[in-house]
Amino acid sequence: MNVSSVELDKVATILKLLGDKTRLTMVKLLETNDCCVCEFVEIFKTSQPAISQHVRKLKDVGIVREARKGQWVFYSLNKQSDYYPIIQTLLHHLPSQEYKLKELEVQGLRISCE
Amino acid sequence: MNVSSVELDKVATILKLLGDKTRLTMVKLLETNDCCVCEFVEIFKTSQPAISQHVRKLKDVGIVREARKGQWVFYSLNKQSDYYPIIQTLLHHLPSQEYKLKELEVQGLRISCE
DNA sequence: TGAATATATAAGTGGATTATTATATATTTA
DNA sequence: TAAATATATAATAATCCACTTATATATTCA
Repeated sequence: MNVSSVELDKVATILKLLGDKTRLTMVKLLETNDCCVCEFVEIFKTSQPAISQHVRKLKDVGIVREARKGQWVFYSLNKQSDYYPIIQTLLHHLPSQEYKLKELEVQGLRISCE
Repeated sequence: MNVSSVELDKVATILKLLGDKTRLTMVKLLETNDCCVCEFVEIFKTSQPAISQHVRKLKDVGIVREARKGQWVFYSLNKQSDYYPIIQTLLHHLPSQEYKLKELEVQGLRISCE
């Protein structure tokens, strides 16, 4: 009847977290690209602490993982999360937000660590 | 790349609404059964105004529809909503809540209008 | 029609959420 | 090692949200 079902309370918590335009866009971006905090700051035209607090919430519930790479901290979707399947299907219903990263590239603000 | 995609802002609004245990359970119940307010009051052990306010929010964004049947007002999932596809896939990840209705039946509190 | 039942709405309150400002920590580079 | 850069954390203020209480509206039934 259902896919791998997750406790309803926990799903409600996840949906509340994703029920924020900034965080939902972040997660959609992370679907296809790892990003660092300073990129998010540029993309969302918000303060650095605000971004830091958003990613922290996503990290606290295990939706994203962080990895320091030199001076930057990169965030990525945690594909091992119990919530990954549900998030994945959710994201399929959203339009791509990659144009936001394209804009960064044009401005030379995209961070890459290879 | 995606199913019928809906504007991200609007999805965020929907997810915020569903990011509440009570409303998420309501919608899961409505997936398989129409329900009236007094049933929800019993199920959630909450005040009638609280329930009324929850269903109103769901109605305001078009997720549910209401239909008066005599003294009762029944709510149902609006399958014509732009958000129905995304909600449907979401609900597939949730465990059935029908046992809550079963409990009502046992107590003789289930409302039926046929 | 009046009482009982079901639901909606309005106002108010407490708790949660988000952003800001200020500051701390970590890393790189000169 | 000091300055610059990137990020995190803490405290606070403003806004938002969910519940409660009180009341209004709608329907049924005696």
